[in-house]
Amino acid sequence: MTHKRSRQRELIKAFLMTRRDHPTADVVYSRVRQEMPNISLGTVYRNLTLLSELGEIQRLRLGDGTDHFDADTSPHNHFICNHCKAVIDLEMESIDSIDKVAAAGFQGEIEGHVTYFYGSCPACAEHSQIS
Amino acid sequence: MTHKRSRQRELIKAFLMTRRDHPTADVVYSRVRQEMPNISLGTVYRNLTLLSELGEIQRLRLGDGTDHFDADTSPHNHFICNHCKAVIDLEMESIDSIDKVAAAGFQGEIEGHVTYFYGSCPACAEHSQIS
DNA sequence: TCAATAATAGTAATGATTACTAATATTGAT
DNA sequence: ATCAATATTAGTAATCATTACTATTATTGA
Repeated sequence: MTHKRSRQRELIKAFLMTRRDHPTADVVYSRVRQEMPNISLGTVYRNLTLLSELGEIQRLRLGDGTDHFDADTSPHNHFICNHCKAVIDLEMESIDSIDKVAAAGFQGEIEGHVTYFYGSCPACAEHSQIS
Repeated sequence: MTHKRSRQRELIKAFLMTRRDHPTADVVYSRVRQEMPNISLGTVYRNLTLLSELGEIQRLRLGDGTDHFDADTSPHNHFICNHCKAVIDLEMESIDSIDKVAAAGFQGEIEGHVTYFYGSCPACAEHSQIS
């Protein structure tokens, strides 16, 4: 099942690469529609799924009911602001060693983990401060 | 907004306390219905939400599209089998120190994290083995 | 026993996502 | 360039988990 190119898929990928804020499918749709007014929402979903299966983008299941997408496929961790719900990349040293901690005493096999950090983002932390 | 008792809520809580497998709302519903045949699905959802807000149970958002529930509110980590999708409690030493790793160099405030481990559960790892 | 009101059953509505289908676009070969 | 094969699309309908709505019922403290 080889795949053909499509203007739609390339536009979606290109748009996602300009963003650092991990948009949802709906945000991708409304923004990409400015360039291609009758692209359909189904096309956006299908291509986001395909691109993430191909490993060209990353799907983030934050547990907030809507998936987010990230064109940065390099391994990195994410932070979600409890207040404004912003999703932010974290630059931090690897915590992959927690897999070994989990594996100790576990009969099955640990193959990986998903971690999200929560708290107040820089902007929200600033605003809540007594200055 | 004080709350009154209800047979339904107590039944839901009691059922959940007998389980170690982190059932979904639907599973709770179908099982609890054996004891109380005309309980409604909405009642199950409402009470699972209320109980987790009260801190009596824990809601697990595994990112698989359906929330799971756990009557064990003590801090512990979870493992999801990539094959059979079973959700299993992990007995492991604390990894809460990863919050400090994330906080280093981050301008906002890290208040906590959510982590899920993935891989092959004991049963599935066994079956896939060349014996 | 009673009045106040929280909780329920049953059903409708919502929101994210997927499935379906006839029409269109892309591709490699003629 | 043309063509046939087929992947992809637009548009819409369907699905699935969850929440909202409302008239009725259950719980509670007086």
